[in-house]
Amino acid sequence: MAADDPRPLTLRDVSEASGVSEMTVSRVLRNRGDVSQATREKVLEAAKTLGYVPNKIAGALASSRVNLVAVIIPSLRNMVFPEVLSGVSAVLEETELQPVVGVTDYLPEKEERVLYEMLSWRPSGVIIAGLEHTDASRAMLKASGIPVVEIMDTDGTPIDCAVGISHRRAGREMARAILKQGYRRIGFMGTKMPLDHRARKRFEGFTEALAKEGIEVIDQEFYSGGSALAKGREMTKAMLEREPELDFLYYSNDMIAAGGLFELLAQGIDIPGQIGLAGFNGVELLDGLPRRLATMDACRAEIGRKAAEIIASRVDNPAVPVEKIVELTPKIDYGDTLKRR
Amino acid sequence: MAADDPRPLTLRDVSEASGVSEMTVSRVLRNRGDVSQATREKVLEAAKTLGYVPNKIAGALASSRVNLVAVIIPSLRNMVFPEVLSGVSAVLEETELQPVVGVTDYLPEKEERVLYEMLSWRPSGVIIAGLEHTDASRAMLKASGIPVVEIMDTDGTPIDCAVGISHRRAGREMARAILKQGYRRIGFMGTKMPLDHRARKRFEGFTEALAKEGIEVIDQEFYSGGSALAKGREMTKAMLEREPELDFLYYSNDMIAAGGLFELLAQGIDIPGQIGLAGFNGVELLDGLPRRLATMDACRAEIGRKAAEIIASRVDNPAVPVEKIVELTPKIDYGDTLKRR
DNA sequence: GTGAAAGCGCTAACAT
DNA sequence: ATGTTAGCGCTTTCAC
Repeated sequence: MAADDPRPLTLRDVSEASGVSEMTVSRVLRNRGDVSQATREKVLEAAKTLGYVPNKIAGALASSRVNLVAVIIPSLRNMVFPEVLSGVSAVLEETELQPVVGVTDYLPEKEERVLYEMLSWRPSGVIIAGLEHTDASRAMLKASGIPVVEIMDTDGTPIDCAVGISHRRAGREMARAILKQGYRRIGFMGTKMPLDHRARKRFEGFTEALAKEGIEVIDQEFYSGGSALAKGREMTKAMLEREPELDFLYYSNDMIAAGGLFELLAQGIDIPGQIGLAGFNGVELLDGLPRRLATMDACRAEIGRKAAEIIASRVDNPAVPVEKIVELTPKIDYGDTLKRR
Repeated sequence: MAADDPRPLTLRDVSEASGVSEMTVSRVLRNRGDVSQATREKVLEAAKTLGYVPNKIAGALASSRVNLVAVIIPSLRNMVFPEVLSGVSAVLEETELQPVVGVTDYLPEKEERVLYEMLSWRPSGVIIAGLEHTDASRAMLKASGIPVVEIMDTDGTPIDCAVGISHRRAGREMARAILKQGYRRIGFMGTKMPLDHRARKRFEGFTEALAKEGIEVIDQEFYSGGSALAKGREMTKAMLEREPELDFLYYSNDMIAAGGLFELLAQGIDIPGQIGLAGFNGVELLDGLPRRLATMDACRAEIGRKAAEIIASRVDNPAVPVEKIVELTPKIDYGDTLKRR
């Protein structure tokens, strides 16, 4: 413990120290209403020397305004989400609003708990990853009466509105690009699906577009846990042993794709001549790899920014009309591992 | 917006719907005091069908208890911090406490602002990265009267208590290990220092231990911004052009070290025979690299866990005595890039 | 086992 | 430009 006095300072303390009414002290501290320069200075002086920190709990209760935006994401260990957060923060920093992060570990029940906790603080808005939620979660969000933006995914029906990309379409487009380069014997590696709806949708779009050309994925493998880089490498090795004839490897994220890249390089395989590869996300982290991985930008920061803008505008004016779904369009980055010369 | 009714539900609504007094409803919802099974069920039923979510703002004001722990870190984009957070969350999940994250971007003034915001919510404790803070921040923390754990670093004087490693010592030990392997012409690459005290201390410890053996770093370079992997690669290339005689490269983090590794591999340099390298952190991310990088574990999750335990125990009982400084001891992981055969 | 009254620290609304 | 009053939605305390 650091202090002797167990009682935190209140407005009253500042009021007494400055000889100004509580109300006026409150006005000064919030920059609201007209206060004379002289009083303002007295108050600020007193607050500063006392070390007064306002009690937002009381303020929020009295004003029934809480300048918090709940941001609910599956994980912080996947760089995608911190990048979305950056976008959110960048926009909210221009406003009174503050993001508060909750992590669900991809578990629907945990999402429900986290959401309940967050809503009990009566935030001004919610930004939540994905369109899949428990019934209870959807009910809470609907009942909350605050703006809700579901992010990252647009393949589904939003509760309120959504900003993201279509992962099904992303999968389809990657499939088309791969076929166009003449690859035909394709393997897929990704995260275990039930947990990750967006990865699942990409895979579905991918296989669907292949099927349209009469092609099926030759081999597939799903992992969970562990270092993505190492897993990507292991899975690739195993898959090549099972299916030496593969000519393309599609990965559900860039990290495992990078692992695969290392394995192919170690085996001295010609990339992208003999085997091509592609990942997903466009994480800048990978800029310095020996080869530039083919990937697809998931528009992470942009999604965060747009979502925050929607919340901010609706907090200012709940009546503003908003598009139900804002679909951003990711582009394929061919890098050095997809385009055959 | 999702709902029609702009007024969120209150205890009174549940009270009326269930025909039980507000007080008893409150007791049921908090599992406090004796309530008959029959009443309890009535209340739970009513709360559920209404979709009542308690208002923690009001609850916190009335009880002057807030089960929030402020966790203040420089960034979420450096994997180190999400890993610390995992440790914190893991421990706090066993308690009533909840972590709330604030990000400072390594800026002391932003730290001050974030801290002020967080303290205004009257959290039960603070976990904050580093021992360097503005005077105002230190004053706020002292005046808060709540437990404060400064983490990641033990080279300095904590406000209340600290859990971390000595980065000076880490730097010294790496220097000794490098010298012991016979390396003598050493280069250093790292982040721009003023922003990152822990990297600075490692560098200081490093040069100090070299100096003791009459050795100086031959070349050094500092970067900021951009992809760490790419930067590591660029800096390494540039440094080798300036100083072809280098026989060891020490990096302030694993990400730039990995970039350096790629550059050395691309140049066909014998590692660790001709040139050795080492990074810092032990990020599991790097498990799948072509060579296992020498590094030093920063005990991230353990630091998070320990810090959370201290907060939790002090919230339960403010009187429990605590060590001022808990210093964990990182070990060198030699990998394949430091130990000459 | 249940209820009534008071008040947490602030701000909205209305004085002056 | 400043002060007064009431009350935000809960929990504490005390009564029954």
